[in-house]
Amino acid sequence: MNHTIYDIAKAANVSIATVSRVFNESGSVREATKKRVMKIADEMGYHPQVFAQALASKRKNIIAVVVPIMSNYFFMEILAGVQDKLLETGYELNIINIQSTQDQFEQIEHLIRRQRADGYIFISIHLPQSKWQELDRYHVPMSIIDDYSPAHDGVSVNNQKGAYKATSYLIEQGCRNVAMISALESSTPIIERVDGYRKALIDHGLPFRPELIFTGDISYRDGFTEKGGFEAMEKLLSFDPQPDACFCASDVQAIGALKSMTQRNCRIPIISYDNLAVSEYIGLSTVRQPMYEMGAESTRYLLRRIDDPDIEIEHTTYEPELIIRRSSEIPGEQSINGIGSSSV
Amino acid sequence: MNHTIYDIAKAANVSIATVSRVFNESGSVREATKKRVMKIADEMGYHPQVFAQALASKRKNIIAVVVPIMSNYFFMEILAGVQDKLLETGYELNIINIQSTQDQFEQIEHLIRRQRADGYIFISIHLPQSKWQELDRYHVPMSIIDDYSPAHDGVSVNNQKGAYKATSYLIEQGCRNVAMISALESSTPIIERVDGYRKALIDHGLPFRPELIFTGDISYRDGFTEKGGFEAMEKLLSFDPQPDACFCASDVQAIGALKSMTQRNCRIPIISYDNLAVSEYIGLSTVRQPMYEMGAESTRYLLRRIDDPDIEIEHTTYEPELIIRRSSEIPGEQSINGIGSSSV
DNA sequence: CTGAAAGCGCTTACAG
DNA sequence: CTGAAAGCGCTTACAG
Repeated sequence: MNHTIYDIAKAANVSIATVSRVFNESGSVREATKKRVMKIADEMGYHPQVFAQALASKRKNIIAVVVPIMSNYFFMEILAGVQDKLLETGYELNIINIQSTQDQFEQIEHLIRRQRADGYIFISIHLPQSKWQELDRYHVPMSIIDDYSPAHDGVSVNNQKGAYKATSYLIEQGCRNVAMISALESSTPIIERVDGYRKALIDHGLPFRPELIFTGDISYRDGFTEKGGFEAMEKLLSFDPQPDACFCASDVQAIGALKSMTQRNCRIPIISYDNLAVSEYIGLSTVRQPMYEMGAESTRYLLRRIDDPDIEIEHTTYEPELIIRRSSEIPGEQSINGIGSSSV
Repeated sequence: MNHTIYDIAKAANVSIATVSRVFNESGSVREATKKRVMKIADEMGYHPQVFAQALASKRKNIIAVVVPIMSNYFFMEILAGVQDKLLETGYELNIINIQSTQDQFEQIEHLIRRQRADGYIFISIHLPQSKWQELDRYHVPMSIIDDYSPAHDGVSVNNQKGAYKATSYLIEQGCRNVAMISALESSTPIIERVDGYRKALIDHGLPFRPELIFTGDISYRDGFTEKGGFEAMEKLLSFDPQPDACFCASDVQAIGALKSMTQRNCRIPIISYDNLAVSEYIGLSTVRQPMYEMGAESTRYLLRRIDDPDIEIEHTTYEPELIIRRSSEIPGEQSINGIGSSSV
């Protein structure tokens, strides 16, 4: 049904070695022979099978990007950076999704053992350093985005600092009772952002009060959802005394939080995290991470390591950037347009 | 460096056939032998290589989902449906991204020839029927989402109808001068949605006026962006006489459009398309497509076809659903909260 | 420039 | 229950 290299060889009256050579542009093949082989291959709809090629040549020409969940802007932006970088090379991109519910380490180990790719980029996979270390025994090129392992190339953003900047901005505007909207406590970004939030309070001589950290439903996507933010803001606004500002762990959550405020027809300054495309359009103050660059840079690291496994390890830590828009203004001086309240 | 089946066989004092059997749970192996092999394999960090397995067994255990671009909610939701369905099976999911700038047919053909997967799901790849037909010569199981080929299984939504419903709703509210915000004219969803828009006008005895179709920048993602919608709405609002309602080709565009209205402090009813998660929170009236179900159903079709290549072809066309929220209200009776205007 | 042959790491009838 | 051996479709020294 499907033709193999033998069929082409026979039809072109050459050996399979020659057919292989014309497809790999390796070794020299007489121009006439090359043309004949190509013509026949084309007619027969032939192309070498990846699997056979990979087995024989020990090269797969595949880079795998491993992500915990999809449907997240953060990954999408990073992926764009990875893709563009890979376009310059002969590598194909494979996106592999691992379940966040099961043991992630085991899933990764399994992946690597099956040897599906020449190199791996891990996005937002949070493993203890000892576990990353353990993967080293497979001697496979890898690059880590948004987590840290001293033994591997990687890029990340200083989460603590982003939270610190946002919280400080609110305090310096005069707010004295700054709350936080959080998500799953044990998730790495939350740990670091809570840390930055706390540090900002303390550095400004304000008390850190854990009861001012609010959370909504965290069963879905660790709480990084509109619903999670909505519910958290509901609690926050009912708290007595009512907080006078809010640092929110993500833009999606902030969208939910804004709805809660609009419904209650009240308004406190809020700054969130991520700078989604939509945030600019709804006037959300936020912390930006250079996602595209992170994708591109980590890919550069990976390609370099595939070329030379012994090159020195590199890390980049990017600076988060505070982007101030409408949502962080102190209400009062002018009419504030809430985010459109829904009739739902 | 990496162990093979031979290493395990030797260490366990069995033949490679036996090792293969314990990993495939095929054939019967004495419990004691099985345990011994597993223990050794585990110690040596061994797992069969996919490529070698695929070559020898002719099965890859991989389903490939082919998408034109990432970073799009539509794909993400569909993917969730595909994933959940695949979880019940032994298949792994591979996401393959093809460039929308180059010839998509060629890229797909190349993919299939390389035989990377047991089956393919194509999302929003718009090819003429003759081209889909042509792919048939490879006899590879495939399922098409959001496009139609009589020769293949697939699911899609009636785009024309969605646009028709939205436009009709606006007209029936009393609007007489309904404009449309569009994107790349030649893209399939736009063609169909413009069609539904036109049909609704005509069925209600209103003239179809092409000059009332507005477009912003279409260089990026065919214009399905906040920026595209913003620019289109700017033009729309400057048009004389000003349209009194708007059907918008997508939610992302509507977000940009809302910003334009807020900035100009004016308001016309608007209904868009997609029902993004964010839309509920900003009160956007929209047309919903059952994306998750589409992913799940098309996967079911594909798995069925892999099992039995000769089973009869199936298609499902889903009904779009109109979801009415705040944005489609006729302004006037009550204070309308605009979408938060940005200070940017 | 081209071919014969070994080998990549598995699976799978076929025997026993 | 287990092994010897052929074969999957390629690549790649090695010769010529």
